[in-house]
Amino acid sequence: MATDVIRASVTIEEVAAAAGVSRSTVSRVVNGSTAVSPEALEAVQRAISELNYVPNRAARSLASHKTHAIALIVPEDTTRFFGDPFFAAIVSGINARLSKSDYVLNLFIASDDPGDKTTSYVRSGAVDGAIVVSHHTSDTFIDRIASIVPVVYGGRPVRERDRDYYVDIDNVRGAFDATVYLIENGRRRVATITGPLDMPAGIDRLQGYRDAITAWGLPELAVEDGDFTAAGGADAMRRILQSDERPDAVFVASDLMARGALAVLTAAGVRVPDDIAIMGFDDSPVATTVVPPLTTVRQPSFQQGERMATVLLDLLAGRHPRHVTILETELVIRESV
Amino acid sequence: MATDVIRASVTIEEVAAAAGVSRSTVSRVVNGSTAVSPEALEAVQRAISELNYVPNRAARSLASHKTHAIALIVPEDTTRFFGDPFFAAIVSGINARLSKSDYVLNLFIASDDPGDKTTSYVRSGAVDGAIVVSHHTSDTFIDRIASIVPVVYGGRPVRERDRDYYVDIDNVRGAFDATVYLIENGRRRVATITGPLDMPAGIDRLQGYRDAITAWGLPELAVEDGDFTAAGGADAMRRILQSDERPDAVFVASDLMARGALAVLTAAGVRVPDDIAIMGFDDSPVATTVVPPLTTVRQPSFQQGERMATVLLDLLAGRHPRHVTILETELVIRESV
DNA sequence: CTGAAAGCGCTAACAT
DNA sequence: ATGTTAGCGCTTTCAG
Repeated sequence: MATDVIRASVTIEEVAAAAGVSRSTVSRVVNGSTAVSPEALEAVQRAISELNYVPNRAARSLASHKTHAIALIVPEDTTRFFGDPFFAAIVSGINARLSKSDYVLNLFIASDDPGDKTTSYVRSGAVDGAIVVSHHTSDTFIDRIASIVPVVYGGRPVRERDRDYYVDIDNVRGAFDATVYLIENGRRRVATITGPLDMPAGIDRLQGYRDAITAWGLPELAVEDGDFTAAGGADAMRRILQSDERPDAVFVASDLMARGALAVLTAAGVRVPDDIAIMGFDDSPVATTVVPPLTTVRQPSFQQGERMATVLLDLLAGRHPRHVTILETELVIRESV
Repeated sequence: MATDVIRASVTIEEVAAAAGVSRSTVSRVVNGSTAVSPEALEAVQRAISELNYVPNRAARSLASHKTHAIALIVPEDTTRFFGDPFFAAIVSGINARLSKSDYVLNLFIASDDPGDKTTSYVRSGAVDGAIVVSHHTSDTFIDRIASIVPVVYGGRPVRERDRDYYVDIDNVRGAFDATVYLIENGRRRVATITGPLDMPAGIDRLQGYRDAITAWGLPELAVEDGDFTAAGGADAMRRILQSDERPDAVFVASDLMARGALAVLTAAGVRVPDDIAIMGFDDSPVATTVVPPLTTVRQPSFQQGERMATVLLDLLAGRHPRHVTILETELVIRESV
């Protein structure tokens, strides 16, 4: 069979023999126990490097009930996952933190998951914990996973509970500041294109917009769902252009949607920012790719990923990290407002 | 400890007891052996679903020497991986094929891999096989991995050997056709911006360009390395504009590089395609995002991913797939030529 | 500080 | 067709 490849399978037994000690001692060295004499330590280390020994993960995991693997679960389809630079930053952050540990990352892009493979995988004991990003109201399988292993959420979980761990950015505040900037810029008819309203990030950014509009006593204009995609943003902008009340500014809840909106505006001969100002959110790479470059809200996604990994690692190490971390956003002024 | 979460750890033993059979029979059912009586089958299946049994992966893997996991190894940094839509298509394709199997995917973006974690992971017996995409000359750790588990390459491997399995697209032919199209369009001073020349895809596309130039007896103009990134493409185009021999067309070996090149051209007031025609490669989503939309070479990346997964799965199942699959490209005419 | 012994949960001959 | 018996390679008490 093709799988019968020569496995470089040096066992702990052989290392023990080569070092003249017992399996237990080798195990202690491998796992960094202090209770080993300098001589034994030295002998074992030499044997390990000479034989090129790598412990078998399955055996280790079976005996210790630990896998040193964590799952990143993204309830989206692959298109959305790879199309949105936000995820790239998150994964990079997680990866950066993990690469300094001995944990590995297993990726599950799980929107189209017929047999609930993800849940089975977790229930089979294949990972020690999970990070969940892009959580929707409808993603109930996450609850099952959370009852099996520790979970850290990227963004406030859909049904927040006291014992949930999550790392979020201050979406309400970011959206509020962005809308206020539009208003202080002299705009009085401010519409918004929201993210999906079954996601906390979508809900919170809408909230921030409304807070600002209300505080200034302005009318709430078109509120359109743009689905966090460029195509959705374009559709939403088309609907806005067709409505009676044309806005003089639009707070768009993601840069990707703003790109779609911008394309529609350009095609319709509407000048940005002269006729309509556009405010984005994310400060993703697309912000500087579009014309004009987007004024937007910077969110620290890389740090968010890093922090999520740190929280989960702390949890797995038996430490007690803070349940909630909220990272600050920052307004980035470019040319679309 | 935080890891002491209640594991839904139903064991095969409990299932056997509940079904009134032995462990072996349960194992047979779980592994789809035919040698089980209808009554036993039925009893076991009921016990499994009542107890909500999921086999422990580590135990299974330890006993069977199979993990039902495969690694996707990408020797690039995360930025490049997520920035290039090519990878998104590849992963989607692999994922699509795998989701119809009981294999899971472990992702390794391994350019910045100080302790050679990827190799250790493979040597620890954590995966049954690997898919390697974006293979560079310098990536020697791949050879070590290939000596441990079956590997399928995306694209012709750096040092091709008879027994290598890979799925490639016809890069030489695609580049040839693209360059010929430029020439038949009346262009006579055709330059090229290449991909990295330590990668077969970069080498082969340059070859196709040269074949066409030679066949038509035209001069070979600037050959610039653009590194398969937008920034690299921009730099390369700047160098081309500064050279004495200004081309009237450029074959750019990837759409992402073409985007960078286009931006430089626009900034320099050079009209596309009037002054200089631009031909891309990939037909990635960016091809239709830029202005003007790119005339380019379509490569079937999703199918490439699917096919790689199929080949690896066949290999792991002890079948004998073809070693080499070459997928055809297709010219897509838009407005940049 | 170290070794012996007992599993971890499962598969895979080998009997029956 | 089914059960019994050995392990798979490692960790982890428990003695000493």
